[in-house]
Amino acid sequence: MILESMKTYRSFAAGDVILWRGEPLEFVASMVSGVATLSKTLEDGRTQMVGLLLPSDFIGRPGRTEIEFDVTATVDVTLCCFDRTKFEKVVQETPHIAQRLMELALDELDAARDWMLLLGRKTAREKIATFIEMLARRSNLQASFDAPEIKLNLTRDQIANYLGLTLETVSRQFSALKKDGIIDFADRKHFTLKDLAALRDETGDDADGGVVA
Amino acid sequence: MILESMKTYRSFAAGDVILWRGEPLEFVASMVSGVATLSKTLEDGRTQMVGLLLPSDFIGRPGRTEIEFDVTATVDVTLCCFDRTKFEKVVQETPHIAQRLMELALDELDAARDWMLLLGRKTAREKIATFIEMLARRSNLQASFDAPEIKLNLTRDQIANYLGLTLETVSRQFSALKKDGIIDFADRKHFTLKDLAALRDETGDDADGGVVA
DNA sequence: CGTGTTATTGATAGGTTTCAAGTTCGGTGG
DNA sequence: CCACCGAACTTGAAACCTATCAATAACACG
Repeated sequence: MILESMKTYRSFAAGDVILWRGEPLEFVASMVSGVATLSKTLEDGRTQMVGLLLPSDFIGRPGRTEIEFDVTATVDVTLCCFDRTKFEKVVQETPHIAQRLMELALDELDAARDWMLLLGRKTAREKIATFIEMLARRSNLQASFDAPEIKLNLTRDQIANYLGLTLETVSRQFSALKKDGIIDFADRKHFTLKDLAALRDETGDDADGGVVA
Repeated sequence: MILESMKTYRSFAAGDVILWRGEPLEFVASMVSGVATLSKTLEDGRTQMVGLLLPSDFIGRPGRTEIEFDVTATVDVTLCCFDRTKFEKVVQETPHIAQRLMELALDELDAARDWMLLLGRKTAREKIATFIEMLARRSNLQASFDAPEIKLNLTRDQIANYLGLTLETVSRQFSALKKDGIIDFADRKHFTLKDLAALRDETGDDADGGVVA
């Protein structure tokens, strides 16, 4: 059985929920385009993002019939989907796919653990600096001249849910970094990074690039 | 090649560091006895535990030559070790081991994401309640009569590093739960759970046992 | 029975949240 | 094209929770 023959494409509009927590999981998928978030919610509504999905990231887990978090499209999303049970058969017949999936899971685990350090121990300013540094690292792959313009695909509220803050604190910290000349906003969704070294100093991480994820 | 023929046992005393972050990884291992912690540290010394290893848990990752966190024995630990490169060969020759390891990684990932919710959004009291509930769930497997005595293998400081709190706050929350009649301390390392339902109400999680970890 | 480590408890300070106006922005319809 | 409208964002003031600083108490160990 060949994966190519099993794939279908599905699209979701910005704001759509792709998967609900606890819902039977009928497909696994690969992100083709867009941005999606994984989030968990407490009974009183407090929510925490536990992952960010970008193109090439994988959704779903062979062997699991449901997931423990909601998956939501933050901008328009296109997925390349495979029927879950069929996919599982292919995995069993093709050992190196299991290894590849394990490596993806371990990468996610490393990223999750970096995020645990951020959530548990970093100040608001360090959280924002770390977040921006992460965006810069990813954006640089596409456009790497000295003062790259970076696009925010998330609202302040979504950033707050990612960093374990409130949207007001996120806004205040952006303003503070701007006042300190580290970043500059073109508009609310686009900013430029003016001083990467200073930003790194604000992340709280080791001077050498200790953070990998 | 058979795994049985490759194993060696190694022991570590309470407090010993089993693996340093960044150190070349020469073996993978399975916990035989004891408790070990995974932790990450910021440049100024703030630390955050990112995992807890109990008997049967796995250490190390095929395909990685180093790890991103320190592994420390909190009580005496015995490991069953396998040479990393030899183990990797066995994994490649034995497909279902890769699948099993992937499932372990996914379990850890689920646990990490529950912990992200705790670190990012729960109050000190909710963190402590969640922590105790987790201990109770694990202890119940061994001794399941109505008011089980639970042993704390961690110091207040280690609990604080696990929960993203200070040791003083941990101590205060334990005292508060005792004052409210939810737990009762025999001594500083042993307590009994007097009101599981009340404890669950304090975790902030859904009423149905939504948390799986 | 000291002595050092670990834990408890109190007082204070500080950072983030909460509550509450305003403001900017993007989209829509006149 | 412009005015309006709602959503997203910014900013301020006050409250609250947790951290910090400090002193005391309990325990483990020699």
